[in-house]
Amino acid sequence: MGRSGDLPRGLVDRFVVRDGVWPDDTGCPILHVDMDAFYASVEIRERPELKDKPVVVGGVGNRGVVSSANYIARKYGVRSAMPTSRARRLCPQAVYVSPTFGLYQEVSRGVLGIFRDITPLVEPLSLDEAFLDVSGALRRMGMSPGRIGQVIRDRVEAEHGITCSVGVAPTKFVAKLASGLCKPDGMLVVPKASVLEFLHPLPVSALWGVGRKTAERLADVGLERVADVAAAPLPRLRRIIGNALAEHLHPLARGFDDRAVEPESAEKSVGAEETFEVDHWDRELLKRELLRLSEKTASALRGRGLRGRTVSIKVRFSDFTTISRSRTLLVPTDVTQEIFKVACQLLVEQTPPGAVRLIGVRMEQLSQDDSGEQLLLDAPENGWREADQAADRARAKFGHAAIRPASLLTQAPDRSGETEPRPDRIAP
DNA sequence: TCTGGGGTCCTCAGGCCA
DNA sequence: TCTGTGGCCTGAGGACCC
Repeated sequence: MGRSGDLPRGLVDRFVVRDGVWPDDTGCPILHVDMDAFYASVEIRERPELKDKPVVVGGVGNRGVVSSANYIARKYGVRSAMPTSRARRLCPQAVYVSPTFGLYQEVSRGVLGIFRDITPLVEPLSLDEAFLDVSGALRRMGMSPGRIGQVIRDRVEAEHGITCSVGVAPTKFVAKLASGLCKPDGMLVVPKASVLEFLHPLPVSALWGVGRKTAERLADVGLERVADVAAAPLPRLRRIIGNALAEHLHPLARGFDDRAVEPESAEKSVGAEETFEVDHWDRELLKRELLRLSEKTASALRGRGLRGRTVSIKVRFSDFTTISRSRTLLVPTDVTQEIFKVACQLLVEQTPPGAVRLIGVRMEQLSQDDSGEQLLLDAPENGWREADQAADRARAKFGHAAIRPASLLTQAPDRSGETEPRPDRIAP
């Protein structure tokens, strides 16, 4: 995954580890490990008959997008984030598979276990990639960083039947770029003394934080390579792309990145959203969907021992314009009914009418659920929290479909048709 | 081409308050 | 009492990441 797969390989070819020839990896304690076409590789592992076929994992509905495509499918131009409808036109013979996230999570846990055998300093970025700081492991294992990278690659393939690519570098940013440039099933070492030689010929889109819009803005003023950004005076960069982004990109372009590998990071928000198969005007139907998403969000909060103070809804209309509306509560909550009530108010009072293609609920300003916390005497939960906790226990025992709000029982969670909803009660 | 779902971070505007 | 200013918070929107 990631964008560095689209960068020009020829510029960095000499850093790729090949035929036992290793660049100097002293002073390169940071590894970035990235699974190759992760979801597609796991699906192929489960169904070996797919091995020599193009395989595309993603939403298979008429509004789905590609989450992952194996390298055979990529030869036809299929890329992640591409609408599935377009992928089908480019590669009609591919096998299209809906994602099975539970399975990917399981494989991901196993792979992270391998990393943690080597060093406790593991920072997962997503299910399929992580940073490792192997400074401490060097002496214990009696190996160089590159050799440790090779051990990881061998173990991941032997124990999980999928391949990964490893970037080895002095900093996180360069290691991440490196792993993307040696895919699939490769390893790339950027010696400490060669960081600028590696970075500077690359296009600005190689920089972490430069997407399409920022790349366009930089190109408008003639900054097209990483070297151009490195050479630009910081005040000029600030005027072009804003203070924060300039101060982030300028050091990266000059090879400076002192961010440590951080094993722990607190979540900032939790939410859920849904794109309908067809657009909907019906407010009652939208409220029903808000109830379902509120329940999903509240359940995720409770599962992580968190509460949120700000309820935010997101509405995307048929022309793709997207609005968000939010309200901050006096007391943080993880109660479905409280989140749903505010989400409904935001929809009814602050959202203009129109055909809606996506609706979402998100909780922000998260804090730890301290059960000893003194709630306000007039806190409005009125026993809903106990009902939610009982429902969580039932779901843990009997599965997620066992307990659902009463208004969602009349029909399956609807993403396409008109309904007659009553989203005002939760089943006891 | 026609755009998912889960997130993070930044900018800007406006209200409140000292 | 009125006005100006700056800090802080909230809310909205956008860009970006995987």
